[in-house]
Amino acid sequence: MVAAGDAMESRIGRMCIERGLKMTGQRRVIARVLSEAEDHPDVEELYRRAATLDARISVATVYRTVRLLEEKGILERRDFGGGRARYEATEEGDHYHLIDVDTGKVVEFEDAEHTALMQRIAERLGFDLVSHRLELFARRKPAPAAADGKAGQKTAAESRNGPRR
Amino acid sequence: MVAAGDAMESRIGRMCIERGLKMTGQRRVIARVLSEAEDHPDVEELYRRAATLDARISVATVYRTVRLLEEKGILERRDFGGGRARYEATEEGDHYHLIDVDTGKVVEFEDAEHTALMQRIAERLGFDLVSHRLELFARRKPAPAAADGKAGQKTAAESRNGPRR
DNA sequence: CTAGCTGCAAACCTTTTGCATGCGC
DNA sequence: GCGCATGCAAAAGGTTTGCAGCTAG
Repeated sequence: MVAAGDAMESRIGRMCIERGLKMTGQRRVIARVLSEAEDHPDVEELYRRAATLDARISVATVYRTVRLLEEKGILERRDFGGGRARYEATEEGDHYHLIDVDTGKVVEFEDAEHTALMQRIAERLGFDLVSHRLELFARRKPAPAAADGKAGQKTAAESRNGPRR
Repeated sequence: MVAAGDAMESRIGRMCIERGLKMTGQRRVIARVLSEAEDHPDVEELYRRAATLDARISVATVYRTVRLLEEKGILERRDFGGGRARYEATEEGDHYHLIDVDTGKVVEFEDAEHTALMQRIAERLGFDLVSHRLELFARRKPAPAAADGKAGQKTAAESRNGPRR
């Protein structure tokens, strides 16, 4: 009975409609979960959240939906190590991620200087930049007084997996 | 009866000995394959190359060895998308990778400016940088007039997991 | 001699897929 | 009504692991 068609749609739900996707109940729920997410959930987490809103959703559907939305440019897949892909809504402008190696928390940041630098580097090598990936793995700075010494290693330290698993 | 003990060892084989690893026939072969590799082979490729030199090696051993060497800091694992981990010997100084999205070929490059920038960014966010990851996905710049039509064929199927657009 | 390797195959995990049924447009 | 979407479960990769036998040191 609601007159305003998309009024009840979530932000991502509206994007789906814009691109002519058929809006099933499941998709609506998944779209809403994604719209409300402020982190970078993996498929299992999305499934958990979606199942809370509507129990008749299967993981397979989450996988299929997430893949579809990625193809449509609505979502972006991330791989922060740990074996599972994580997703976030596509946003304006480039932003990158810093992963706290102790807590697994993700901090987003922007840096125009870096973006421009990438362009220049690709250029220098004779390529046109298509996309790029940048992730920082770091540890919260300890209080100025005490200096703990543990962050000397290179990549191998946390490349295995985060604090999970 | 060669006098110089490690003389016949490959570079990585020597590193294994330095760290006190037991040198079995399999490890010697794998170490040699790794030492001679100038690319970034995945486990299956390592297995293939190793099997050529000595048929009695199993994939399980390659996985186990590669994991061990990573823990010892001799190897570094890379994930260029495509679902399989790829390895390369740890080297001096930071270097990054540019992946040709058409051929899957990997070009290495260095950039001190970038490394310093990462440090500064982490700092700005209140973190100590532990490590970082940077990959460029790019396409060879079309030559103005030359007919440089050379297409790779073996690694073409690498887009399964990569950042696509 | 013994701690640690290895091969084999089964187990694991995440993601994909075949099929029959259901539902949006 | 048609055709795409979904559920379920099985399949598919890539990687790990339990176990019994073998080997480097």
